[in-house]
Amino acid sequence: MGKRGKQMQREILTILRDSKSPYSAYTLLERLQEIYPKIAPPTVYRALAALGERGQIHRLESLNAFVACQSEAHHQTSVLSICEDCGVVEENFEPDIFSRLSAALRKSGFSAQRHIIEVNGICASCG
Amino acid sequence: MGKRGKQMQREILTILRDSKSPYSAYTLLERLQEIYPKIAPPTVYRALAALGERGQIHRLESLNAFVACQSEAHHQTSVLSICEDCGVVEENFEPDIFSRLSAALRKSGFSAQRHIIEVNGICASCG
DNA sequence: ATGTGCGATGTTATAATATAACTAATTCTG
DNA sequence: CAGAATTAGTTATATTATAACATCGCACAT
Repeated sequence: MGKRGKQMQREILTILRDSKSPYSAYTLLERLQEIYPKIAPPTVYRALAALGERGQIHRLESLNAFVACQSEAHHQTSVLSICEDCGVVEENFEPDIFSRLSAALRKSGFSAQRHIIEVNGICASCG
Repeated sequence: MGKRGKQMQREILTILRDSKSPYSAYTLLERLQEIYPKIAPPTVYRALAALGERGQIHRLESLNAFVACQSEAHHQTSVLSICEDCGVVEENFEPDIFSRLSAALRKSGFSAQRHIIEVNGICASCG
């Protein structure tokens, strides 16, 4: 990873951390273009891929969007709750659920590698 | 819903039921165009939306693709396991997991409405 | 039976998301 | 420094999804 790539990743992480709501890749692109007017989609997607591999961001599969990982410490898989009203995404650590899920699937011979858990609903402030 | 819409939905269900692996909307479109050469994306997306509302198909958010619901009693949310090797998707009924998940989130004041659980891994036959 | 109103379908165009393929720059190593 | 290897830039295009409007067809009141 070169200088430029790391810089992009830092910028993206800063943008995402300043927001509790997810950003799409193209909205990030627009934000980044305020500073680096000429960057193109692959730049953003490469940075997002690198951040994702290191667990510093989470991709919301149901929204095609990204949030910063809220747990500086763990970078572990988490349950993402999405408020349908205000759009806020929270990270919930429920290791018990993941292990139960793996165990349940193992009974049918399935070996779990990556868990995606996203829950839509209404958050505490909106409810 | 008119005749044509129902017909499309039946065709799509037939295609999906004949396959254990997911189909993208555009792959379905190609298949349908073998019979109805002129149909356009909105036709497919409308049929998929109707089938989804009735719980007859599931959308795999992490793949942007669709599978037929495998259970007779529709509208049960399920855990979808996705084999990364052969692509087979299985539906697993784990009501306990969903209720635990809702309960866990309720503790932080979040009221769960829709659960998305997709698990990538290796299936029994491939493992 | 006829017009008319409304929901379903058809059609065109385009938006939004993502990646392939290639070129240029950089940096690593001997 | 030369050459190899990795990273970043660029262009183009693939893939997924929906907006917007036209048209059809049927239920229903007249």
